[in-house]
Amino acid sequence: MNYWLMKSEPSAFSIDDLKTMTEQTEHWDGVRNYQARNMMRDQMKIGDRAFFYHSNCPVPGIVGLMEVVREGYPDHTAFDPNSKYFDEKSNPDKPRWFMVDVKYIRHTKRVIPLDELKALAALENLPLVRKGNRLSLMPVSETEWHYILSIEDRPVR
DNA sequence: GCCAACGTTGGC
DNA sequence: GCCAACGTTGGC
Repeated sequence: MNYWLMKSEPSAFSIDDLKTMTEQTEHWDGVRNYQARNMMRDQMKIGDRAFFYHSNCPVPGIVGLMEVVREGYPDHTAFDPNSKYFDEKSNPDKPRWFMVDVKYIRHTKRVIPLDELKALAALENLPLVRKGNRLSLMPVSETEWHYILSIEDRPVR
């Protein structure tokens, strides 16, 4: 099983939004970065787990857990001229962008804020806390995954 | 293939 | 709202 971290701006789509979707499942559309695209197209597998991360908000951080329930398939929002994610260079015959479907598992017991994650030596290799990294989707090692879950109950500072 | 200009991300 | 960092575009 692989582990991931997926960012979303809560003003656009939040963990609470995911929880209220039909079957608590939604497609993760709008990713327009090739590195992230490749991960969704090639590497994310059914059953993989992912952290839901809120970005660009008062307290950026990890807010919940999700499960991958559908593997990479074309992001149809790229085909829709009325979508803000429209990309004229993508079409159904030769899709440029891909997405996966994710299902809500649960909220974390508290928001695990970015500034706390940054302070933890055990997470120094997590792309999220590395200077200049802007990936909206990134792999999390099994060790990092379990470590983060272990600090859910109490801040480690 | 280089690289300047531009657009985007996202913390602060 | 600012701006550092990075990715993409396109002229050459």
